[in-house]
Amino acid sequence: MAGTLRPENVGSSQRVIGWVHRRRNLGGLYFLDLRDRSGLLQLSFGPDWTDAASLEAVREIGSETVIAAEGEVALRPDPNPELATGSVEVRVRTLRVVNTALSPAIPVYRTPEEDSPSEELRLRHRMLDLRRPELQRTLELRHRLVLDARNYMSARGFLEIETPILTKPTPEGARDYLVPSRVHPGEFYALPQSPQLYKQILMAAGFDRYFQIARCFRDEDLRADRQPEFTQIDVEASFITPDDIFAWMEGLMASLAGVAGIEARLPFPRLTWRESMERYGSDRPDLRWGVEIRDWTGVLAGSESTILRAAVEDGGRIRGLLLEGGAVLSRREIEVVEAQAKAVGAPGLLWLKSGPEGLSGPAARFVSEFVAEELGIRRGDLVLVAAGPDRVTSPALSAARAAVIAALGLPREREEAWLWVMEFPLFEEDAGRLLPGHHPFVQPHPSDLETLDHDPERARGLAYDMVYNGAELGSGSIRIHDASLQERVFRLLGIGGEEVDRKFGHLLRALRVGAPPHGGIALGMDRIVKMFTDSASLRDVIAFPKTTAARALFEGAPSHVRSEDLAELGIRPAEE
RNA sequence: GGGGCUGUAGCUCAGCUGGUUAGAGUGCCGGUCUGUCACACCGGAGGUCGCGGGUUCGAGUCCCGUCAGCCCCGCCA
Repeated sequence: MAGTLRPENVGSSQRVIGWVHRRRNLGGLYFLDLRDRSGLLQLSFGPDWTDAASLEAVREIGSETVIAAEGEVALRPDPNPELATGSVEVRVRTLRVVNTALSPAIPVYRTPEEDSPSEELRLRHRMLDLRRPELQRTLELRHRLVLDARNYMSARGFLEIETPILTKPTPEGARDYLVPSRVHPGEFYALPQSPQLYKQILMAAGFDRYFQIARCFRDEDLRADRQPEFTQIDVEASFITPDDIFAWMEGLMASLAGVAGIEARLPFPRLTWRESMERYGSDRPDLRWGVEIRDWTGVLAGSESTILRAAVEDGGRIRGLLLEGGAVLSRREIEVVEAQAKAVGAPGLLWLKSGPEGLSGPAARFVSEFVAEELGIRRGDLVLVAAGPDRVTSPALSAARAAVIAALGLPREREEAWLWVMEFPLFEEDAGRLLPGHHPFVQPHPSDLETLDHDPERARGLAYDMVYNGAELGSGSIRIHDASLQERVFRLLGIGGEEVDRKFGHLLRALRVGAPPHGGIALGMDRIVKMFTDSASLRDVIAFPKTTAARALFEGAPSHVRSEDLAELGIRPAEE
């Protein structure tokens, strides 16, 4: 391999093959950087050591052409410390052009100052973009992570079992990708949103430790951290508690982090969902910074602000953030932070700076020096205040927390912040209707079983998320293994009678024939690679990703099909 | 479904309040050059200004629509 040659190879004859990365033509001498997966290697060509035909050939060679060269490894008079092979070169005797390349539509080589070509072009010419060392390294790391995950799980007795890609549509949750059946016109398969039900049925079947590197599909609108098809490390086990899952997954993450050269201190800290929302306003707080939300209802409820008083009278609370030294932010900078809170639905933030001339800002009118002291404000501090129900203030303060940390450029208190968030609410309410907080198979918390029917909104589930640096890397739960409890939960969700049978009959049949207690988790493989490589987008960790409109630009999917093909599937396009 | 940003040479970008031959860097083509490594130097070609419509004497520039890419809200059990 070209990138592996070192001074100890000097004097040996080598044959190397790869791509023309860059070429330098000095008239009589030519230098050419050869690239393969292992790295770059300089080839030199000159009349004293290169045959005439090869010298002629190198004159005309273009970048990205595939060449084979043969010659002697020699020390370079002037080494290049930026290359691993920088102290040697191959002095080429003969050169063979293996396959000429058209001038590339986007450059593979870029100078450090040069901006990337647009994402659109990078995706359209994916084979060129993937030649870049960064993406080569990322995909190699991804391979090593997946391999490590398989070895880790296998070593602990977990069996990798494949589950169907053509499955039954899921009634709730994300939109399914549907696949028409030719044999049964008018009927459809769905691509799996996850192997959730299959892995539970595998538990019922007695495969007490299962895992799978599973492809999942969800037809929802996309984001930088969301792709329509993505990969999960899917795990399920029988006769276990959440602690078993935590221990296995902490070990797995420590092992994966080790592969990526990242620290994972065990055990991961744990927060209940309630506590996480209280202290950080989010179910996936970024604990690289310690800033916490405070409850100032007691101190500020009696203030002269009608906004604050009204919020409390309506049953809300007054909560906020205290940023030491935050008064350096200008009004304009604080308004940018406030905009982030507004973007998630807050009417606004009240704020207060404690400067050399005393208190200033919109909240200064009703906060006396005395109250400021009670809040713990000192000279140079900034306070951001939100008032209202928790469902408004929590997201607002979470967004404001991230924005103000960024605005102040606060130093991280740790580089790697791992976390379990547990005891998620079993249900969430939407327009008077109960929806599953996670999915409908989560085991209710044992302490909440009795009150489940008359106070379902307060019920907690044995569900947990793994969080790393503010990103949700995985999510799981202990599942319901008792058919009658499962039916109770379906009833609370408004799924009853014949509908249960039609949608979940296969699950209930499995639970009724001796299903063991079981639970599991699914980790987002793509997100793990994204976080470990500090990539800006999931598109940078997937070989062939889709655009935000779910298009594949390289091959051009989705695409129209012939009407005969549709007719065979019993499908008629809707009239425009 | 909603909001925002972007679209000008192969690529990355500039183009002020509308004004006559739309520029730069890089890549590409040709030439000079024997130790370069972002080689250097000289010369050249290369543009439906995303697309459609409108306003105007005149549109890359203003307006409307549309397509594409990106970011966010909703959505993602």
